[in-house]
Amino acid sequence: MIVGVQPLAGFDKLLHYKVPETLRASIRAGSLVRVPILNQHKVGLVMEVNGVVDVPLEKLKTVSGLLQDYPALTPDLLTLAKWMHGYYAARMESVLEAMIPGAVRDGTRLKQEKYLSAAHKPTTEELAALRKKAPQQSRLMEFLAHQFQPAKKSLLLSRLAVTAAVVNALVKRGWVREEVRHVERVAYADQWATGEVVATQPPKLNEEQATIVTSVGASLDKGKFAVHLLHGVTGSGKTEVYLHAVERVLAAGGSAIYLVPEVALTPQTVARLRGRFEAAGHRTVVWHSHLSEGERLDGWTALASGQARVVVGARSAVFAPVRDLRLIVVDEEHEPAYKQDETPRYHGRDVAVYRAKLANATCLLGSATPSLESFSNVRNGRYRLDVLTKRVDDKQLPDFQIVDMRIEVMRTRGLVTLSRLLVNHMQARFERKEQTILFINRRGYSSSMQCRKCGHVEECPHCSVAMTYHRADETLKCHLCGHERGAPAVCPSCAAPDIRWRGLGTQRVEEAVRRVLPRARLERVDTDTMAKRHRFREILSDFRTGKIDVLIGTQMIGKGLDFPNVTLVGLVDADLSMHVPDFRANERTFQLLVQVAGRAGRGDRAGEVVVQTFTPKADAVQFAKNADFNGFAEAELHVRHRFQYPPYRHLIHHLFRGPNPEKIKFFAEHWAKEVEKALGNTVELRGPTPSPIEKVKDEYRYQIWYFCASAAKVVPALVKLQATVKWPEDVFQVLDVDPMSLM
DNA sequence: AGCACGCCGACT
DNA sequence: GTCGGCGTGCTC
Repeated sequence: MIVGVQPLAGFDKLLHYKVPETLRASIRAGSLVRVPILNQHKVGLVMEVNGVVDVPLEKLKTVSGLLQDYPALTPDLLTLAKWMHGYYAARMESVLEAMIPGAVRDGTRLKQEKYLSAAHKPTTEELAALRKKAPQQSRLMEFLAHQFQPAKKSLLLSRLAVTAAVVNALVKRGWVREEVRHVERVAYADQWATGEVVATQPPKLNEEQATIVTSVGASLDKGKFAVHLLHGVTGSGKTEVYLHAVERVLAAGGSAIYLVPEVALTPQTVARLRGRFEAAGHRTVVWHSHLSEGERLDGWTALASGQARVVVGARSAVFAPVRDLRLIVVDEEHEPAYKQDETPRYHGRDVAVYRAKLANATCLLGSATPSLESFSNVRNGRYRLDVLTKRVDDKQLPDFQIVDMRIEVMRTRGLVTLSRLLVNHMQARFERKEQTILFINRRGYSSSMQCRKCGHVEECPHCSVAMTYHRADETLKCHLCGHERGAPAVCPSCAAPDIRWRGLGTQRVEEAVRRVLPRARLERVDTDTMAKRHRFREILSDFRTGKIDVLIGTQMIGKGLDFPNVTLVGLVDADLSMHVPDFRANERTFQLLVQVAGRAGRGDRAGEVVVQTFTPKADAVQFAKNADFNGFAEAELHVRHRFQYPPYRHLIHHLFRGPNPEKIKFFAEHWAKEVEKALGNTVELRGPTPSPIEKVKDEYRYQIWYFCASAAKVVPALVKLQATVKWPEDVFQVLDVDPMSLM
């Protein structure tokens, strides 16, 4: 018996070993083993049994031990690991480390980092001598001499482009000190373990909920892979649907994974879920990043052994070693928190979908504001859409009203910040002692150019993305393909003069509000305010308690905030956010607006949302036409479509070992071919366009960009191939890719 | 990640 | 000739 083992030893290569007689019965694919490598022993994972061996058989050594007598990875997880390795271009070793908790890997590789510092301050003569004899060492020495703190070895090596041999020589000489630091995760006290478990009585489902429970139940019973997207307005009782699905799976003897974004994993949520499952006699494992090693091991073994069949947890809970997986719930599926921002840079939601496919399970994605890629998959027929339109508390959805700002401009013959309608509404609220939120979108830095008379926006002829105005040299640039030209003096569409403006500051809005509501108490929430953290909290608390009448803010006022007395939400400048050449930014804007708007209104009366725009027919406000949240979905698809990121592989980031332009080129060419296949039409690869080296925190980065543009005008396709090279450290960026498109 | 190996320029 | 510096390639 011969096994292929992926050692957890710092390199990505499958090594083959013979298996001793004593271990033959218990070793399987997915088992953790101890293997000899050169003169040391390392832990490794058995990737295959009796596979093809490419070295002479007499070279094989023997497996020296087995860590557990059951495999650490179930077959579906093993396949998932291989998929992630290729899909996220992450090293196999790092994928395995993400999937198997350190405690299970026997604590062998307590994460350790090496640091270097100067142990000797060389004189100028010594340095000069060194520079002549050993230039590499002198560079390193000079760098270290200027550091106040020990520098991380791995980072230093690649930044200065020197090898470990250089360091060793200096250490031997006694000029450099090398120290090892163990990175220990802080184990928080588990506030959830002690928290009281409340057994909640399942509320009665309304008709909509019941229909969806049946629909999801049908998928579960079939035992085939299916994805349901549950699109439910705020407060429509999505959780109850999840709970029913999980309970059904548990009752049938299967296992379920319930994913929640880390921030949403509060003691209350956990207590509620636990209460429900444990009342029915099911042990529930809670999984999040603040668990101690011991707690992690306990939870993991409970799941692996089948003692527990439900896990509620954050992102990494997708890797729970459950047996007989039948359901994965992904709550708030649009949340960016599902992305892991260190290697392996995976997306929890996408991995959930793929794992469900491998396990022939049902995946239930839910959100009030689903992501574009999920909508797109509904449209493609790959996901099934279930909609909850009614709130369980019967609170009414807000009314949307669109204001055409071009008319406002003509009416007042001048600068307008707030429309008459919005002002009237605000004044009425003030008299009734109700509150208003004014939402300003300033996402991004870039300003597009828009005619305030006719609403015309200058777009890139290749990319149909608004061009960015650069004041310094009076030019318009496309941030996608780099197309550049002089900024026009008059509107190219209606010849109106002076179109060179865009963007509203919070201050200007504040002034405008003061003019129309001189006695109102107002506050601004923007990045300036955010700088002082307690100030931000203070403002929110004042707003909640009614000490503030009007809150003017940018992005951050949306999230999870509940203001019971807000009955009006104004989107001051709907256009701006729509012309930022990044669909992800547009998506966020919509989501924020819906979140804020969804909370507008009181029990007795629907709230109102006023959207001010210069382009009332634009996608930006399409959703409001239907005056409900279903229109929102349509609007999102419009945006998607408009930007034409073809197979939804909008950003392809890759990681390279060191700044290696050749490799980047190779990948760019590879992806260009993929895009060509997906589009069925010829694609031209342009580039490279290296960016200047920029300093980010204490690291230097540069990017090399390639663009694919389709030659045929029919599909104005454009894919941005961006290779981000955190120079010189290795970086793989998140692949913002839709997993379904690769199945 | 470590570690051996081998190439290359420098120098008693 | 030898020695140290430094990059490369291998680990079953």
